Amino acid sequence: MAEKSTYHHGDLRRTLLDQAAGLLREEGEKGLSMRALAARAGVSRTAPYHHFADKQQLLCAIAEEGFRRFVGVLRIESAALSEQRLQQFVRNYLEFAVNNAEYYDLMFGSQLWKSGHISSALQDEAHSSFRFYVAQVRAWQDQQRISPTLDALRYAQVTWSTLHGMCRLLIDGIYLDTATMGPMCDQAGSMFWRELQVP
Amino acid sequence: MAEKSTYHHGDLRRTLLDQAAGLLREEGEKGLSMRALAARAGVSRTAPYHHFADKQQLLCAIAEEGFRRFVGVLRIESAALSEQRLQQFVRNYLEFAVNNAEYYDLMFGSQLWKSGHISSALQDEAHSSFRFYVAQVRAWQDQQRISPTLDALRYAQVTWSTLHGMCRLLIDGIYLDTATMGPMCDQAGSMFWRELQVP
DNA sequence: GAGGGATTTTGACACTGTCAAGATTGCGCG
DNA sequence: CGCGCAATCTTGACAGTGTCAAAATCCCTC
Repeated sequence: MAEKSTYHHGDLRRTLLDQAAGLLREEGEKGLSMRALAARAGVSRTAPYHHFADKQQLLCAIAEEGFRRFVGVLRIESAALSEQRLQQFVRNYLEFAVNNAEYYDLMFGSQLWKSGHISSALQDEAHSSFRFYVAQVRAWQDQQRISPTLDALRYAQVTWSTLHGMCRLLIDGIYLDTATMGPMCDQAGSMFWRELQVP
Repeated sequence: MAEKSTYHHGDLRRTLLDQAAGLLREEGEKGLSMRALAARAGVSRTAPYHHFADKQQLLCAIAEEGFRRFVGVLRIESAALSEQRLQQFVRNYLEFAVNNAEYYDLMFGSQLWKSGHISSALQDEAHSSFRFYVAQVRAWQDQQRISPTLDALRYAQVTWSTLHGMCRLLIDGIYLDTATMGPMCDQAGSMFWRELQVP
């Protein structure tokens, strides 16, 4: 099944997803064209259209894979929640984004979200990630001595914004660079922690 | 000078910048093509290329105008700095971004920053904005009873990230929406404030 | 008035996403 | 076993994109 004769690829969909991610990583967003992708997969220009309705759907599928890899980054052990643990959490989030920038760009980029043609599967995946995070904050409130007056949703929105903003500025090379990631993560984690300790 | 005969436009550069921003606002990023822009300016396809080397330079010029409008949003009266004032500052930043999303997308978007062909004028404008913000934080430290151990640069990086992250999530319609902007701004401003009060 | 530099146009090229029609194949049902 | 159908892949085509080169047109200065 490895070396197929010619006509039928056998596992084109899988190949397309992998090669597309590779192209994105190596050549950047501009480098990923349907035609280049098809060529790289050793197939003709329009073959991909039998597996994805259009380019947007291809990108949505890649983003979904991104979210699947993303799972695990968000989870924080709430037993013995501490400042250090929060700082580590920030580090994990940023490291994922920086090391998987092709995926992160699709998962949280305007390209898909502002297009209006985002797949509902992707939307579900994204929203459930955020809901998971909010639920986790609520769990902290129950288990730890954390200000019960804190609005978990607002806190989640603002802290996620901080994480997302740092990732964007890092990936795009604006204001932040990876050389100072450590101290920045500590600062962010400290702020997250401090807000939880408010009486 | 208003109604020119035909051939020479007279003020094409200015017209292009305005019409480009209009196109962006009305049709979105996809809607802004050099050809559509030329048509809208009532001129032939390649005329714009005598005022901007290529599309990137056009976008850079628009982004520069964005930064010029942006000036003033960053300034915070440090006399009587307060939690409310910080919250208002957050509100101002977000309102600018949301109300001028076409500009904000260019000013802080990957489109220009990741291209490698960003104009140095734009880069200067952007960096000086950030330096201004950092200097402002340092001024607070001098004038108010604010923790002198706070690293102003780190604080500036993290708070700017929060602002930028909120803007991105708002503009792209991920997780945040404008209906809850008020409480979110308050939450962010409170966190900013609290970090300044650390002994 | 003539010339020159700025400005605009027309023509062309390589590239993009995507549709329609045909070619080729593998699989299920008889 | 074999036949037909559906899935898969290809070729051809079209409109649209950014941008270059050469030609046309204009305005301004001497």
